[in-house]
Amino acid sequence: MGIAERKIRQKEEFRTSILEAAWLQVLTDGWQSLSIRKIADAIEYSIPVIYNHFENKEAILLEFTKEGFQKLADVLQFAKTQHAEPSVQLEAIAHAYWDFAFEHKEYYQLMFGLGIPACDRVNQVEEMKTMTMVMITTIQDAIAGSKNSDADYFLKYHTYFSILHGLVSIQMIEKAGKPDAGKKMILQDAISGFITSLVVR
Amino acid sequence: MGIAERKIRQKEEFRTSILEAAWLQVLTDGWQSLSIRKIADAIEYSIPVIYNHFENKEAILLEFTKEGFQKLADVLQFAKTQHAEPSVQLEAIAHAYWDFAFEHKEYYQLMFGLGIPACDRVNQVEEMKTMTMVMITTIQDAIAGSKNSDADYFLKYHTYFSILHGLVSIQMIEKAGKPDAGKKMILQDAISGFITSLVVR
DNA sequence: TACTTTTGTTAACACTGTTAATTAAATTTA
DNA sequence: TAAATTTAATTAACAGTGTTAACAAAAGTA
Repeated sequence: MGIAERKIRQKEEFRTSILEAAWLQVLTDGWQSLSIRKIADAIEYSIPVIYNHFENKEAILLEFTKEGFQKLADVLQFAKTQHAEPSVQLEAIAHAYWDFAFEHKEYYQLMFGLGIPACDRVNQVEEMKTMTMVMITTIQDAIAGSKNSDADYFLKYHTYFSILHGLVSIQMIEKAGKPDAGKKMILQDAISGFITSLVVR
Repeated sequence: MGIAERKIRQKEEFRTSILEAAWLQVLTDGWQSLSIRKIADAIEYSIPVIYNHFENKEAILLEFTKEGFQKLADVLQFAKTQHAEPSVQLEAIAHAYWDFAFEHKEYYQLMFGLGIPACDRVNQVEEMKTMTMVMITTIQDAIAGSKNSDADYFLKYHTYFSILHGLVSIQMIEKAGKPDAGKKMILQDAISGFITSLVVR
């Protein structure tokens, strides 16, 4: 009897219709305003049906996070296969990563938990400039006393700051209670690489 | 008459008592569970009084964001003054930045909008490993064909990934509608620096 | 057709930020 | 000092949120 078969097919359709409605919500209003109620409203069912398909809201977000990482992996894999030389591949992967992030902001923000309010907030924090200035002046000094005295200090500041923030936030996102013995090695590695490329021609 | 004076002093005390109660909440339960109601409960006043001192919840968060950036700026400035050579200063600043982030996680997460749920979520996403593998294998290839064949590929992967994520998320947090003409230059700069330090001895 | 299982709905609970209306207190004026 | 006025604080509500228990309706089985 194909009736059990039809049922799991219907269940599957229901599931994807929930995800589609959710995704539509996200595209128009962002993650912050996604709600179970709105999804239920969009699919024209009552609220509790959603809990027959997903344990809770977090499970829905998890689903999209998985989707995001799978898409990103595909994109990176494709970029890699377009080239033969490993160092060129690394460059291509980097650009593909960048493009993915900005072409699919919604995915990226969810995947790495970038709470969107910070964007509006941080831009009205005058105190950030104080921190920025410490970094910039030092970089200017370093450039002045180097063999690359024509280097773009603002570009280099951005690179420096990005490396720092990237290291920290990746480290925070990953398993919290890891042995932090060799943690700072990553920092040391990235920073000495940056400084070398800054100072040495 | 010093009665108006006393009043603004009391108002100031009230304000800081709100911030103190909020901070205590954050330390024990994190940003996510901070609520106006809990603050009101802690200071033993009714809810609306808080709105006499802060326009809304966001304003309270903004206050702490400012505080965080000021503290970070101070820490970096101090680290800088401990050394004379700019390149050494850059290294010291990097370490100070790192230490601040992990010694004041609450501040850092608020400042850069690191939505905490992602931590729990991302760690149960198997698909992340697919992406990780694309990066790691490429880096292994690059190392194998380089003059640094003894380089730690896992360390280098972490550096690579962190740089990418840092670049992207800083770019996302900063003013959204900026001219994206020279945006990719930052990426190019950071990545070519990394690759150079990876391939060349 | 009668029974059982699955599916869906209503209504509520316990929260959240925010605000209008109202009462209590403090200060100023007569 | 007593009355009027301004300031401060409270209660109660609105409009949301995620989640779930109790119940009704539909579908499948005997």
